[in-house]
Amino acid sequence: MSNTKQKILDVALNLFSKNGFSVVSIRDICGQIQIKESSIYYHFKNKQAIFDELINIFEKKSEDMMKKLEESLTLNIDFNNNSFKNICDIYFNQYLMDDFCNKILRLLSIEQLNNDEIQKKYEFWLFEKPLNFQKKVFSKLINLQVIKNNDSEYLAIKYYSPIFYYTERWLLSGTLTDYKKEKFCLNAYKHIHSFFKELDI
Amino acid sequence: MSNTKQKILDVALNLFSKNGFSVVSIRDICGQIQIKESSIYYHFKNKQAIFDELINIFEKKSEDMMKKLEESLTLNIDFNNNSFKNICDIYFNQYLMDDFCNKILRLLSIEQLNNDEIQKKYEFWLFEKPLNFQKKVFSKLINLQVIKNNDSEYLAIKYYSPIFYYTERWLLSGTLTDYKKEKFCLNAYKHIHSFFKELDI
Amino acid sequence: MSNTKQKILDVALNLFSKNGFSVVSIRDICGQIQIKESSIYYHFKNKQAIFDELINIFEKKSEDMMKKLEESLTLNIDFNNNSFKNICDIYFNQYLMDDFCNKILRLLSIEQLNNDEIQKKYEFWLFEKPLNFQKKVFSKLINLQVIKNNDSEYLAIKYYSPIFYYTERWLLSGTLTDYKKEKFCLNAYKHIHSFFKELDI
Amino acid sequence: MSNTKQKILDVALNLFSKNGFSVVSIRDICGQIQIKESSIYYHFKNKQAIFDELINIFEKKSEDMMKKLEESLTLNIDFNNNSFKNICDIYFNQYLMDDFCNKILRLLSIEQLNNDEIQKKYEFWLFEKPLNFQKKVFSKLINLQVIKNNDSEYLAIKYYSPIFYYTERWLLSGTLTDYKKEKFCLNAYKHIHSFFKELDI
DNA sequence: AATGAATGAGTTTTCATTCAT
DNA sequence: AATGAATGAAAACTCATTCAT
Repeated sequence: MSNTKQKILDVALNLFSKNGFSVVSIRDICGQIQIKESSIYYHFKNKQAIFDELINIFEKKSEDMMKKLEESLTLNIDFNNNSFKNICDIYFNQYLMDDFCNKILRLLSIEQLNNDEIQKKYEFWLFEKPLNFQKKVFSKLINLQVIKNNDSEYLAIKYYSPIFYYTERWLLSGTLTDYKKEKFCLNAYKHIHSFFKELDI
Repeated sequence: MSNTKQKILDVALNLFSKNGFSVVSIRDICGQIQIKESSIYYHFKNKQAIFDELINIFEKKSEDMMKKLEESLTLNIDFNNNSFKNICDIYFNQYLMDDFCNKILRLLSIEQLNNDEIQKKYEFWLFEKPLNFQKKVFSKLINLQVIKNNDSEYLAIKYYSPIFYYTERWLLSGTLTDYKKEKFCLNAYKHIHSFFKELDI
Repeated sequence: MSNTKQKILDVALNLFSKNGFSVVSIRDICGQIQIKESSIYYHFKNKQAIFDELINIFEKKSEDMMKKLEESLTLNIDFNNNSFKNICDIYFNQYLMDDFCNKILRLLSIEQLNNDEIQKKYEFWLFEKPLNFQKKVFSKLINLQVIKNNDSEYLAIKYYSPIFYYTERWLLSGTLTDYKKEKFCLNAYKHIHSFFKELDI
Repeated sequence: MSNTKQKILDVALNLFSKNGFSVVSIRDICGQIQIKESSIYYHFKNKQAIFDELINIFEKKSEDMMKKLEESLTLNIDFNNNSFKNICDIYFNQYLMDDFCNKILRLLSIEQLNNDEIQKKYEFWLFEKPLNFQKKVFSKLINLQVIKNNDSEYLAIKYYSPIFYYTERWLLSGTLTDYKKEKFCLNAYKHIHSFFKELDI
């Protein structure tokens, strides 16, 4: 990918994630990378194409990340606190707090409101997929008889919803700062700790 | 408030909550209520004033609702399941699922990303206030010795975060439908039920 | 019709008939009537709407003219040279050489090449309708036994095609000048004269 | 002439003759021959140069054709129906219905309206030259005493104008199809037949 | 209370062209 | 012989707003 094209994607995502797709003008994007407005059309067919490419990159990245998580699930025979920390590290650092993904998630949360296709991706990547993955994790723990409780769905929501709350509160609202990232990690890990203590594994 | 002014507010909120403030044009609003663009300026100083008035109405409504909730907290000496249901009913029906408030919450979730003032209101009404209220509830229950557990903050997050997850998933994403409202209630009340069962009150 | 709207139509037709629809810019039109480009959109939805309105006006005008001609055909019981001159006067002065219609005919001749709908109108108003009308005229003359020859179609083409040639040569090519109008009339009336001499009415 | 250059000319004429010079973009042309826009400037100085070259080729072709016609006029001492058919065949097939010339004639009919130079060529090749040639033909026939009538100009217009009408109607309007070509030939030859029958040669 | 008419600034996009490679 | 990258100028159109009526 050419230098200019990459710059366009970067700047566009930056602006889209703050203001929403329609509000950002080609002028805004070009202004930040010092090219003329007409030049952008050499690299992208139109404004929509920039958006589409960003979403494509995101989905590839997220799918890769999810594959990694699911592999780590099948590989770990003796599931312990460490495996869990590993999973969290990937999910937090390579997804929720990753610069690119974080911005896309913000963008999705704006665009989902009046775009059915985006609404589906938003629903999938923020609600369905993470909850489902946790369900799988707890199913495995139940099968391995690490946990007595056998309602994997209920465990998943109990485990994931505070993380989701902290995600929305600290990672997906306002401007993302290091302070907020710390706040998120602190709260999230505290919750995970308490959760496993209660489960008594 | 004149009929036309009310119509403008209604239609504006409808559109703002779907597309965001900047994307909606005066033309869009006027088109739906069959008045000319210039007429809108008889009722509002400018586009921003429509937005501001909507936010003001919301805050008054929300404060009233919160007062009601907090009163119900001080009045009920013998706190029981019923008091809880009452609180939920108010919070769910007169706030989260109320047509006006629901749309404002959607609007806030868009605008908070690049508007610091709105970001504060969003943070307050979606994260801080509800969590704090729950903390108070549990503090009271602890004081009344209904509950042994004494970490009101932890209880609050355990109680509120699934409701928040369901709120975001079913009430604040995509288009709000009766099906989604039911889905939300079902999940939320199931969670509340399990929560109190576990607490063993 | 407001003054400005009429001016827009006038100037637009002027330019369209010289350069073709697509070549003329909104800027060109507005420049000539001293209004800003954005103002034109108060009077017309878009550029196409200007074109469409012009065509509508033309068709109404042409239909009116044709009705007049056909009435003059049914009214005149004793058909003579004078009736013919009357018909020609209407057709030449109120149609071919009329400022508005002449420009529309030029416009049609450009646009017909890549616009099927316009091609149909062009075909109708320049080829089919006039030839058909002449056929009717000669049919009547045959019925009235003013003419012995009984092939009204052949007579029509013999009568109309030189007029068509002169129309295209003097009225619809280059810039229309008084010199060319005279040239057209001279040639056309000479042809008509010779034609009726040969027919021996 | 290089393959690519020829392709550019072909495609350009195709598009120009449908939409007019200004409407067709370099992008349109290049799109159809799968080269990049910048490549076209290796073969032509600019867009205008493509147009100019097309006109040059046309004039050379037309002059050659006319020379052929005029030769056939001087060679045939005993002028008969056959000589006439020969002339028509050349004029119809190698000119009016020839793919290249037909498209140029369409292009001229668009461009003549706002381009004086083109207007002259249009006037010359569609009105003056053919009429003049016919005048010469009839002058010869008068000299050879094949015809008694001695107004060669009037004979020329009587002979040529129906052909011109059919040319404009069937060959130069809308899209050129085999059906229209047949229609033209049918009508044109019928006219020629009747014309000579009436002349009684 | 509403509107007809206008506008400056801005929107996305297209266009012919250039130039280094 | 062709192209990647860029651009100034212009295209059609939108927008929030103004102001006289």
